[in-house]
Amino acid sequence: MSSLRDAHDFEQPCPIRDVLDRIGDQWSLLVLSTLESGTFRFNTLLREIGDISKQMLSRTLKQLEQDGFVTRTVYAEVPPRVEYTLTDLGRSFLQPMQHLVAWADENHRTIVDARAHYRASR
Amino acid sequence: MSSLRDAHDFEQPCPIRDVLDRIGDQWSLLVLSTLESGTFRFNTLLREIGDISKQMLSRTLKQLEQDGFVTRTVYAEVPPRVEYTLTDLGRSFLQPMQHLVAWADENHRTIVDARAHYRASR
DNA sequence: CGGTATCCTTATCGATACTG
DNA sequence: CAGTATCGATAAGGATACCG
Repeated sequence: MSSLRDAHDFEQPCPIRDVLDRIGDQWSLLVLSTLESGTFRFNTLLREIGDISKQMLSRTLKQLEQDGFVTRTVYAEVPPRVEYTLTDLGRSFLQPMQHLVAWADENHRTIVDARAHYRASR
Repeated sequence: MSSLRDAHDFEQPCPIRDVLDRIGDQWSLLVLSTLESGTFRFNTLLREIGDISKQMLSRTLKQLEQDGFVTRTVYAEVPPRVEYTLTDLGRSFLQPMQHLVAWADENHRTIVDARAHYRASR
C-alpha cells in the first residue's frame, strides 16, 4: 500500500488522484450515496437529489458509469426506462468514505472554530 | 453520526462538504501529506513538492491554516523564517484518508479497466 | 422519459513581476 | 526568504432549449 506522499508520482496515472477527481466534484458523492439505497431511474434520481440539474446529473452518472461505480441499464420500452444502480466497486467505495464522514462530523466544530478564530485575528 | 446521504442538507453548513472542499482541490492533500513528515519552511516545501507554484502553495497553506489543519509560525529574524507544521486536527485528518488511499490502491486497476471497457464499447 | 447541445458565468490554476 | 498582486488560460458548473 502506498502512502499519500508516495502517491505523488508524475510519471504515471495516480490511483489516489483518480479517486479524488471522482469525489472532489460537486455531485459524484451525493449521487453515489443516493444510489446506496437502491436502484433509481434518471428522473427519480433527479427529484430525489432535488437541486441538481439534469445536465449535471447526466454528466455525473456518465462519469460514474465510465469508472465502473454505477451500472446503467436501458429497457427497450416506450416510454424509455433507464435504471441506475451501484456496482460492487461503487458499494465498496462507500466504505472508506464512511470514515471520512465520521471524521467530518466529529471535527466540524473544530474547523468552524478555527475559521472564526482566524477571521477574528485579522 | 450522519450518513453520506444525511449530509446533504442545504439549510446549514455541511461537515462533509467542508471536508471535501479541502481535499477536492489540487494541492491540499499533497501539502498535508508532505507536512506529515515534519516541519517545513515555505521554500523548502516548495522544492519538496516540486511542481507547485509559490502562488498555489501560498493559497493552499493559508486555507489549511484558516481551517486549523496547519500552524504557521513566524520567527522574527532576518532573513525571515516561517515554518509550517500540522496541527492535531491536521494529523488526525490523515487517518481516515489512509483508508481512502488503501482503497484507491486496491481498486485502481478495476477503475482503469472499466474505463477501457467503456471506451471499447462505443 | 431520458437525455444532449448550446451558451454563459464562475471558479480554479498558473506564470510571473513585484514587495517587505 | 516568504510571500502578494495581477493577469490570462482553462475547467467546472448551471440554465435552458431541443431531440429521439
